[in-house]
Amino acid sequence: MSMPPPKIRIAIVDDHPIVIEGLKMLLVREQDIAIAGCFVDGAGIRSFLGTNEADVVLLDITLPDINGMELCREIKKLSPSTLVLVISNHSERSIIMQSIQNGASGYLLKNASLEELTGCIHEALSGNITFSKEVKDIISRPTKNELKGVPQLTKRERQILKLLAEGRTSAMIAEALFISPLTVDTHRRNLMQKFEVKNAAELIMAATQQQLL
Amino acid sequence: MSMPPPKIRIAIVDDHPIVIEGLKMLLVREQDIAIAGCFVDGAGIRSFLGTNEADVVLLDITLPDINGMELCREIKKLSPSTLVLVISNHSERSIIMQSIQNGASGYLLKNASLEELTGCIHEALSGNITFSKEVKDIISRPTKNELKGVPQLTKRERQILKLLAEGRTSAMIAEALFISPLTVDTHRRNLMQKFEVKNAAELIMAATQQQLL
DNA sequence: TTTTTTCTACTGGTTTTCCGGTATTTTTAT
DNA sequence: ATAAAAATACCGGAAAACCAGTAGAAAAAA
Repeated sequence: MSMPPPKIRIAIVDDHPIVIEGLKMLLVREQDIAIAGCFVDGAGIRSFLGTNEADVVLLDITLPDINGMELCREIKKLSPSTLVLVISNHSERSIIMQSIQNGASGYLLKNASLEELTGCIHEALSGNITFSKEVKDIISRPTKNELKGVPQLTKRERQILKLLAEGRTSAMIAEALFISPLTVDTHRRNLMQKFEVKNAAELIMAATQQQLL
Repeated sequence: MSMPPPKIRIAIVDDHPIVIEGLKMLLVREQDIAIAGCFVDGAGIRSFLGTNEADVVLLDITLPDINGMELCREIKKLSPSTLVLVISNHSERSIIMQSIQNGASGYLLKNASLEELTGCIHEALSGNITFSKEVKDIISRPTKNELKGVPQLTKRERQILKLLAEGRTSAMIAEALFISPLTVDTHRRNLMQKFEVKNAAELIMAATQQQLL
């Protein structure tokens, strides 16, 4: 007689009990999968991996006690053969890339379907780096925002940008900085040129989107 | 013989299948609760409420097709006796308050426990406005930024605000919306008045800080 | 010490915004 | 049905922003 195939041992780390519950319920239907443990923080999974083994860790990157990226690195150090799949709400390209750099074998958004989830688990086990469909889309099209890097501003420009965001006019800014309003005007136009925008309103919008305000 | 008590009919709206699954599994264990329907977008719950009834809607505020706040208002209009509990990841005080202003009977973060969830459902049904523990904490310590309430904008004002943020002039906005540029000017001035700002740049700044853009 | 960048400032003109009103119509709520 | 809120539109005028250049001084980098 033949042994039953060993099940894939999965650990879940997520600070939302609801999400854990959801993942668990979705996964227990799979015959080849066994839930090895569920944890709401980094401490939980770490102590677990000290005495137990897991083939795959489903990891949320927003956790109460530790940044998910770091935790991912730690897990790979503690147990190099364990694969980490990040399951997150963050759809920023940079975060996805960072996860992979920290040793994750894949990245899924929380709106992924069961098929995507199990698909990614198996893909990862066969050595590939995998993404859910939506994540693939994000990777394939770097948004314009990320293409043209953040404009390089001078000290004076940053100063003036900040004052503009406070609703000051060129005249007021000039007074505050002890320079001619005409100079302020020049800086202001240079700012608009650097951000490729048409007026102050759009300038503030662009600047805030790039976290410069 | 006595009839069994009628069950609480609950509808779930969340764009994450995993979350829906989690909530469902947590709630079916409760004897006095029945899941009436689950939806991943606003259109789903709207058409459902057209022909069905629900006592409580568990509502996520980030949905693919419509803003959860608006949806909440719509639900209360369609079916005033239906209670809405917002279940969200956003822990900003302003968003919590806005939800209540839009007719929600409570606000829970997604990391709430089952006890909190069922507790809030029953509290809401008995006419109270309820929050999960963490949300209560957030409410109890207001940050300076959030003290001055979020201005209540009309649909048109939101439209114009958005176009302003894209750098459009009043004339361009007028053309896009098929109204007179003079009308756009009026709206624009009303916007500045509501935000208590002096010009478009500061308006955009204020609006982004209040998560309205 | 050159070279480059940044900051400064100007002319002159056009466009747009901003202000303080007023007022009708349409939509929504009571 | 009526009241309130929202959307529409206008006038006239002042203030500010925006555009297209040019250009000298100061500071930073090579």
